[in-house]
Amino acid sequence: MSGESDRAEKMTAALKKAGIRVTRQRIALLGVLGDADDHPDAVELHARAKAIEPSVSLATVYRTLSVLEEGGAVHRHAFEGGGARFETSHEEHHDHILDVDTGEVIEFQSDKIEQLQDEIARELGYEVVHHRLELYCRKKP
Amino acid sequence: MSGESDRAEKMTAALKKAGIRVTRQRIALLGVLGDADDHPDAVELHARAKAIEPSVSLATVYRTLSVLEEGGAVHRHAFEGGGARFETSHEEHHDHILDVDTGEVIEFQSDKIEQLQDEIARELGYEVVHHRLELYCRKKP
DNA sequence: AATAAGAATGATAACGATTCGCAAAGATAG
DNA sequence: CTATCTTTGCGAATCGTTATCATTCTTATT
Repeated sequence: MSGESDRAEKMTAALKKAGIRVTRQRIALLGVLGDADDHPDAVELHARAKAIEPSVSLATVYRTLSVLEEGGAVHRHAFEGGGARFETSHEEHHDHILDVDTGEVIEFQSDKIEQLQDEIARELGYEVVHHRLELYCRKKP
Repeated sequence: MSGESDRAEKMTAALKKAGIRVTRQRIALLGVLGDADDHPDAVELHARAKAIEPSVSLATVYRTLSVLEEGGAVHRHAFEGGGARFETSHEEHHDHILDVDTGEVIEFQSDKIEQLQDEIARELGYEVVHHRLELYCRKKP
């Protein structure tokens, strides 16, 4: 039915393999996550999941998202204003541009910036564990 | 008494000039902010200010910080985990390294990275309003 | 299929950080 | 000094998120 659910199936398989139970609610959420190409928050994910499986509670959405995050299957982003937003982790690392007017999220990737970050940290005697780079932007006229 | 309070005096003058009332509580908080060379959160600032002027409430700390932020006198940072942390805005823009073990904050500045950010945004039809760059790091052995 | 054991669930209470509402106190201009 | 209008402290309210707990489900084993 849902066009994109290869990802959902892969995630389901991964759950099973990790000894984590595959429930009706989790299947619904995984389907929703797999189909999402935006960066929805927990409430939005709850709404979408409930459309598939009405018995999904918000608490379970949060719980499952935490489980998936720990397993590396989703990433949680704490952008400015409002709550956390989520995305399924696709292969390449990337950072985000946020349209301050629309709230839209655009992904980008810059090896050069990553390199500079490592360099800066190294010079100060640190190594980067992870980083956060967000460009709050406005569309040019 | 307090070694660094040039900044506090300047801020006080700025308040007066902007038609904002200079109260006992605000003087205390400005003193604390002027002397701070770390990045304290609201609760910590409240504790420090109360040592000078016991009548400072946490609500007023938050209110005053918001006023000062609007006026550009302090910057608010929402680092990962816990609440917002504040610093008096000194001239040069900078980003932050956070020691994930100690919570310590180190400032750094990279024109090259800033330039790359602008470039990336421009190429996508955006202009950067403001950005957030945080390197969560660990001390190298 | 039936079962037992443990994990996951929904509902709701609790939480931490921050803001709000309001009556009382205080700062400033005249 | 006084009137005006801001700022204050207190506590309640808010928002996003997590914890509690009795009940329901999954799953591995018969």
